[in-house]
Amino acid sequence: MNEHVHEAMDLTKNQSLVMGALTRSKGPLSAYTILDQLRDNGFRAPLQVYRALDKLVEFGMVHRLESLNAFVACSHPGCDGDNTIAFMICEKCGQVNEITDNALAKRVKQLAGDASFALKKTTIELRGICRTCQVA
Amino acid sequence: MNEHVHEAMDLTKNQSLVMGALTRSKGPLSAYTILDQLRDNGFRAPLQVYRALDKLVEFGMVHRLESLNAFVACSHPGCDGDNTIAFMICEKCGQVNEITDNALAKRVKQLAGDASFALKKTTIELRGICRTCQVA
DNA sequence: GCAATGTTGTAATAAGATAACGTCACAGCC
DNA sequence: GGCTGTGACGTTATCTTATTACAACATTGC
Repeated sequence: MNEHVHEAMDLTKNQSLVMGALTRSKGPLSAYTILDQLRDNGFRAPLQVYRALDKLVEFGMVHRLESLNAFVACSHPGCDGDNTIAFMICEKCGQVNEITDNALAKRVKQLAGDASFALKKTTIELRGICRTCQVA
Repeated sequence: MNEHVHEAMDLTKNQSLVMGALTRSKGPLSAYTILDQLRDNGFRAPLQVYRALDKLVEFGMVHRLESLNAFVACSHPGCDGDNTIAFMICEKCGQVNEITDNALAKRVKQLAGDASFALKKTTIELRGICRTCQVA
């Protein structure tokens, strides 16, 4: 059904519901939007969503977009190995593009290394207008 | 008194109060922390802080740290010309280091260009442990 | 059985941000 | 002067985002 590598992990009921909502949606969702979408599935409180999201992020199946306070399903099977991911976020259509660029990641690590900074997580988010929205 | 280039602009009373709070503090502050610090100066509502912050960010004198929901005074006089700034944020001591790296900025622009993405703003935030906190 | 651990549910609340309203000061113009 | 536009300011209420605290239940290992 879904070839996504991450899907192989076995998730709890709440986790798969949240994951399902995110994969169905083609863009990022806020925790509260997810909550609303899952009310029919028995979700009542934000915490149910946040708990599931925490785990999914930990598994590398979901990314958090800091500049949007929203979450998006990972679109690269192998991304969990590399925590240097960049996102291009279109401010018009809301679409998010996940990119892993080696040169970028390398430069970031270099900078951290130069400062003897023990890098744990990198957030790179590009805001702008995507190609298709520009012509329109 | 203060050589910082940005200080040359003339700010409104509220803007200078907020700017003052941020420059006094050696780390990032949340909007509500600023509010509390300025109660004695007549601040009563969050909006007073947010309005000032909006302007200060627009002027390039203050940066917003998306991954912290906090704000920090700009430490580079010339940063307003280049909106590709990176931050190294120590999760232990809370200190923030502002870095402008040409190679990094160039790569980001390259990626955006390759995708015909009209880049407006770039957020780069490195989370980890700074050198001094590692030895401690 | 029993402790340890982990998931779930629920309520309450904290923290972050904005909307909507009205007022005031000032510059530009007739 | 009188008019108008603009921008800062103040206040209240509200909205969105996230966490704390507590109790119940299931599963595993001893």
